[in-house]
Amino acid sequence: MRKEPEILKQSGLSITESRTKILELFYKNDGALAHADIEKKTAAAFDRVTVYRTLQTFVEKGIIHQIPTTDNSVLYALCKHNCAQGHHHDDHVHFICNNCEKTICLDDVTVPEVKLPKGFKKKQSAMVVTGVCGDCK
Amino acid sequence: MRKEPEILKQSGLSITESRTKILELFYKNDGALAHADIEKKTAAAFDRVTVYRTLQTFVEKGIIHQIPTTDNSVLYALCKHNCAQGHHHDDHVHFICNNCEKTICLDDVTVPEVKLPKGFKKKQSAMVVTGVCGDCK
DNA sequence: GTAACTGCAAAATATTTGCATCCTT
DNA sequence: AAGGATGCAAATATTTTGCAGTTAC
Repeated sequence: MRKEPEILKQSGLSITESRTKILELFYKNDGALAHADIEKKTAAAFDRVTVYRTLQTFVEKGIIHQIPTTDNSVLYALCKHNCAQGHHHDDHVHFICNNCEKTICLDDVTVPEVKLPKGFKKKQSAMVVTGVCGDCK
Repeated sequence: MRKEPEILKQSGLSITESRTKILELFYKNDGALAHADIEKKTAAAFDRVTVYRTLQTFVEKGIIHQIPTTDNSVLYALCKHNCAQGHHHDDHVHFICNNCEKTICLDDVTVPEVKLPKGFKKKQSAMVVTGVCGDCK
């Protein structure tokens, strides 16, 4: 069985064309994708609403995760480290290249721990680094 | 002279009511503010467009900075460490409380350095921690 | 066959732009 | 007085919701 349907099945989702194709996009793409990217890359083959709902479902099932950004957009990327539903290991650093505009998951770079002030309790942490990536330097 | 007009003057901006009031809001508020918060807290005294333009201007002048979030919203907070235009020292960790929903600048917690893969060059980095804050624990 | 998924329409929300008027300096 | 800032109108973009028809299992 191909990779994409297999993942959908494991997550308890029905295997549909839109889900398979969108998931495939994430595998083919090395960086993160925004909603608008997906519309472009699928040539609007699916309804805009379907794309919204698919992304939302994928996040809920832990197939992809959201990446924080400072402009008001949301970027999505694959969860590489076997994220199970409710057990995200989305603990790697994200890199946004100012040159090629790609957002890359640095899967091998773990978000370092920080010492929080008294009384604060950490649940999750995320880190975004901007600069120039390996391809653009 | 009051604090707010003084800051506007230093940044080379004309001192207007909307700018003074919005800046005052940031000083009175301990957490970060979203565009919608500002509209609410000013009781829509200013045009929505003015708020957009004011926030944009403040970011450009280094008076406030944007905080990365995973939902598609932008949060703004004061730059505490004398950010000059183009010389941001927005290097502190941001904390989002899952209980009171406030976003707090941990001015004393610096974003730690991370070792990037070969060829990557860092320009800026941001870190967001979620959990429970000191007031809610 | 049934539950889940999709597409369409439409509503709600958010953001941007142009321009005339007003305010700060 | 002049340039910048604001408000209004309107265009544009983004996201959400309801529902009927379709598809996966």
